[in-house]
Amino acid sequence: MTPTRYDAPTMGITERKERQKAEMRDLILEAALRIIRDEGFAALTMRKIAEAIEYSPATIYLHFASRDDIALALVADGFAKLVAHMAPALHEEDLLARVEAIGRCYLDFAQREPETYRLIFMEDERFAAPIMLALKEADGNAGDTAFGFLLDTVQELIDRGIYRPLNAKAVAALLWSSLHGIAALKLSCSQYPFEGSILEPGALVMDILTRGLLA
Amino acid sequence: MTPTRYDAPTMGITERKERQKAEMRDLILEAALRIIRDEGFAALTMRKIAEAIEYSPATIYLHFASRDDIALALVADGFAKLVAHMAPALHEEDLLARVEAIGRCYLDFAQREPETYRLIFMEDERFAAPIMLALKEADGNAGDTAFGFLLDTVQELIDRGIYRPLNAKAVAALLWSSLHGIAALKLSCSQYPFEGSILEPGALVMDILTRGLLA
DNA sequence: GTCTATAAATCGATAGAC
DNA sequence: GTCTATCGATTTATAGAC
Repeated sequence: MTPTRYDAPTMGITERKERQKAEMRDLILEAALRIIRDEGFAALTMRKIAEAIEYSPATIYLHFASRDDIALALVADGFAKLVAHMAPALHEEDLLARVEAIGRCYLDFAQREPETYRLIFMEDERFAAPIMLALKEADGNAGDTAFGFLLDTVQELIDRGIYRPLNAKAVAALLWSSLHGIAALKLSCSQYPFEGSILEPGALVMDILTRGLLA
Repeated sequence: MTPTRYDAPTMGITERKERQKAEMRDLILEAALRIIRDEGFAALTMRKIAEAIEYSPATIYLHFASRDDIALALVADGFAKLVAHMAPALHEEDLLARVEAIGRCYLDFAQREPETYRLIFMEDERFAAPIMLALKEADGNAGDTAFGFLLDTVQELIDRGIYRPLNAKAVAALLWSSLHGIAALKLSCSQYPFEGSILEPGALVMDILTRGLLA
């Protein structure tokens, strides 16, 4: 309760502690993502994370309440990464080029961050569902989420008579699922007959679909 | 070693034993599939299977060497089910109608046997990969597997000038991945914006793709 | 903050009685 | 053929020392 001359330095200590806490959080999440990539989601255990970051398992519980809590954080961070990865497509003025860019950015994310993509769209939806729902409900103009952005673009293409007069939501879902099919098969089916980058089959499917969608 | 008068009845006993063994095998696999459907593949344990069939865990090991062995059998049986489910499409004479029927049968299987579809195309490929590989290598005329049948049909459509002159394998893969995208999102993403049967978005995507593929 | 130690639960698989 | 009993390993999560 007695006033001290060290008020200012104390503020600096608080900030340093917060910074260190955030660093530890990132350290844990990065290690978790590495384990998922190498051994799959089922192999993600607190002990393995602890070993990877060279701390005891108990320490992790100072930053995350449970294993599920870590998975939830990975999904939330992953979603932010996906939205950030779509940024280049946002600035594309030409509508047809924008749809093409959306597809390319989406598949590029899937193959650059396969663990994250798996976690969001292919794994136990127990973690992804609440986060997708929260993002959707927070999205007033329906354009901040990745799907909302695609939907708006498709709607405009239809309104301008460039696409045939189909249901915009159905068309957006169709584009999404076609891209997801490529990403998902590449990530979990060794018999998928494309060897290299999925951008190649991605461009093909976008081309064929566009031909079928044009008025 | 001494001959007996009961040779014939003994044969009947052997057959009954084989029949009972096969019944027990089916009982175990059906219970396993039910558990996977209700709780996911990770929740499949020997103890849960034992409880479901009302036998002790030890009994299961008389029919299967391990948990992995059960998963492998489920995938093998599941593949046979898928191929059998595609039969109606096989008899379709018109090539375009056949492609459409292949897509419809494929998605119908995915939504009628979601656990099996998951296990084959969406889960740990450790079990599916060896079986898909064995089927592929045993397939001399490349038409017995589901994908081989689709590939042959696409090749014929291109040869006859109905489809544009594209690479048949790429087109077959494109059709497959587009259908898989619908099935996979429906099975593991609660935000996929189609409520009812996936045959509806399936028909739409096949229609758009066909328009884009026609010469 | 970070650790050691451990509780409590659950798993696959097996040995041996009957 | 089926069971009981159990081994041994692995897990999450926590309590308490420092």
